[in-house]
Amino acid sequence: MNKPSVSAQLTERLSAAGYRLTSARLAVLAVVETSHAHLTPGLVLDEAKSHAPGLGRATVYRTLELLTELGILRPIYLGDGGVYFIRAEGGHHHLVCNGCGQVVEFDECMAGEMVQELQERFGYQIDSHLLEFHGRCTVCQESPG
Amino acid sequence: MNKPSVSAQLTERLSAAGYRLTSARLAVLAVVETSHAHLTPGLVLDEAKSHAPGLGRATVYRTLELLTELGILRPIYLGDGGVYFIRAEGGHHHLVCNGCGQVVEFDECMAGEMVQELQERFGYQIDSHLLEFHGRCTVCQESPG
DNA sequence: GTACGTGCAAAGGTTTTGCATGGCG
DNA sequence: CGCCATGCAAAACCTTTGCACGTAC
Repeated sequence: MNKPSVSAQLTERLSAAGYRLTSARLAVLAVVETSHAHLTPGLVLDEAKSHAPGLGRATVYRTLELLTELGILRPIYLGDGGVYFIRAEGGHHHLVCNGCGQVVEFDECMAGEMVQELQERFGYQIDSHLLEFHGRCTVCQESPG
Repeated sequence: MNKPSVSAQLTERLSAAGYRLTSARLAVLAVVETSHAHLTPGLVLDEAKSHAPGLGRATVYRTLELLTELGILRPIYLGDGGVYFIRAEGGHHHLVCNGCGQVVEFDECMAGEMVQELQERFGYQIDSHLLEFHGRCTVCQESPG
C-alpha cells in the first residue's frame, strides 16, 4: 500500500466542502493528480488499488462523480462506448477524427475573452472549458466510408 | 407508418458515400432532422418507430455511429450517465453547471479563425466544433457541496 | 442476383443501488 | 460516539455481436 501523495490544495477543497479525507478518496486523487492520460473509471480503479488495495468499484464511481461536482474533473465522450475523465483545471483542446477516432491535443486557445463575457452575461462562475473540433484526419480523408 | 421526410442533402451524403437508403436509415434521419433536442439512442428509437414500426435497437446504434462517421452527428457527454447526440453542423456552445447539471446554449463563437488555423496546421478537414464551459450557476454558487 | 443492411435475442460491459460494517472528525 | 463513507454483491442499464432473413441497387 503505497502512501498516496496529494497536494494540499486538492485535499483542502474536499474538506472545505465538508467531505471527509478517506484513504479511498486520497487514492483516487493521487491517480488523478499524477496521470496525464484520459482516465476511465476502470483505469482509475486499477491504478488507485496500488495505494488502497481493498478499494471497490462503486467507490471509484462515487468519487469521480464527487470530483466532477467540485469542478476538479470533467467527463468527456470521445467516440467509443464509454466515458473519459480529464482534469477540469485550465482547459482542454481536442481535434478528433470521425473516421479513425484519433485525438490530437493542441495548445492554442482564445477562450479567455469568452470566459469573461459569459461570466458577466449569465452569472456563472466558470472553472474550465473544453474545445472540440471534429473532422477527418489526412488519412481518413482519402478513404471515405 | 408515417412516411419519413428527409432532405435530399442528407440522403445524398449517404448514397454518395456508398450507403443504401433503407427505411430504417430514413426513419432515423427524419428524427435527427426534425428534433431540436439533445438525443439519446433510446429516444431516437422511440421516435423513429413512428416512421418504421419494426425498427430494432441495434440498428439505431449502428445508424447513429454511421451518421457520426459521416460528420452529420456528434456525441457529447453532459454529466449524467449517458451519451447524447447532437447535429454536428455549424457548432454547439454550452455552458454547463457542475452543481445542478443545467445546460445553457449560447450563440457567441469565435471558432472560425481557429478552424482555419487548425486545418492548415494538422491537415484535418474540420466539419464542426463544440465549445463547453463548465462552472457553477448563480444558484449553485450559494450552496457549496 | 448479390452484397449490404436489418431485426432479434443473447452476450458483454459498465454503472448504480442496498445494506451491513468501518473509520473520520 | 455519530454519521459519513466504504466494500461487496446483485441488479439495472446500455451497447455490441452473431446469424438467418429481407431488400436496395
